[in-house]
Amino acid sequence: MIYSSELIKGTLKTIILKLLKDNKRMYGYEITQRVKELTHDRIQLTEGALYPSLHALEADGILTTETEYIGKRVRKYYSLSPKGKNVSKEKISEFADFMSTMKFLLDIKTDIA
Amino acid sequence: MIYSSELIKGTLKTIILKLLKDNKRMYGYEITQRVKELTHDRIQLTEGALYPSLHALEADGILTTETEYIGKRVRKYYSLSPKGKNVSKEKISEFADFMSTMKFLLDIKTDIA
DNA sequence: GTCCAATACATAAGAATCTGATGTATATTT
DNA sequence: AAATATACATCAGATTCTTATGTATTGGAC
Repeated sequence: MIYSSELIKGTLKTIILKLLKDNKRMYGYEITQRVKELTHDRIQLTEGALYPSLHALEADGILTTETEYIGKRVRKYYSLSPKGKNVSKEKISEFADFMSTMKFLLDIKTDIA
Repeated sequence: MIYSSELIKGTLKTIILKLLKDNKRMYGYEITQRVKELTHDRIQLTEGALYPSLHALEADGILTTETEYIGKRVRKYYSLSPKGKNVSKEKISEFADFMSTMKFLLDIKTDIA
C-alpha cells in the first residue's frame, strides 16, 4: 500500500521530532532512509519537503545543528534543543490523541495491542 | 486538547466519506456539527475548508447532490455515488493502514483494543 | 578507468489545501 | 428587538508539499 500524499501531510514534523528524540542526532538524508526502512517503503520523505522543514524547525529554536565533513562531503547533523525536547513530547502525544479521536470517528478496529 | 491545524490536514475527505458511508445523506452544516459532536469539540471543521472539499468530491463524481427547501432556506444533501462507495472504503482502509504505520513509527502504546 | 547509483546538501516554481474573513439570508431563542 | 443558530458560498493569503533542478562527492560495477 502506497499512501496518497495528502494523508501524510502535516505529519512530517512529528516524524522528525520523534526520530530525533530517539536518536540524539541525525542528518537529513539519514532521516529519509530511516523512515523508508522503518515503514517498509510505505513512507518516503522527499528532500524538497524535508530540508525546508528542518530549516524551519531550526529557525524556531527547536533544533540545533553541527556540520561535519565526511571526507570532502558535508553532513549536517540535527539535534533537539532543550525547547525541542518539550516540543517533541507535546507533538507526539498530540498525535497519539489525534489518532484515538480519528480511530473512534472512523470506527476502525485495530489488531495491534 | 485542541489539535494543531496541520495535523488535521489531509484527513477531511476521509472524514466526509466515512460519515456519508454511515449516513446515506447529509448536508454540509450537519457534517460540521456531527464531527464536532462525535469528537467532543476536538475537531471542528471550518466551512471554508468543508464546502470547497464537498464541491471537489462532487466534481469528481464521488458525491451526488439533492437540493431541498426547509421553509425558505436551502439545504444541499450529499450522498455517495456508486463510485463514491468504493472510494469511501478505499480511503478508510488506507487511513487505517496509515495509522498502524504511524503508530509503529511513533512507538505509541494504545489503550484501545 | 569510466559510468551509474548512492550519498548529501539546497532551492524554487507551481499545486493543493486550509485559515480566517466576508457575504447573504432565514429561523429561532431570549 | 436583538442575538444566536442555521445554511449556503467565495476569496485573499498562508502554509506545505510535489517535482524538478542544481551542485558535488563517493563507491561499486563492468
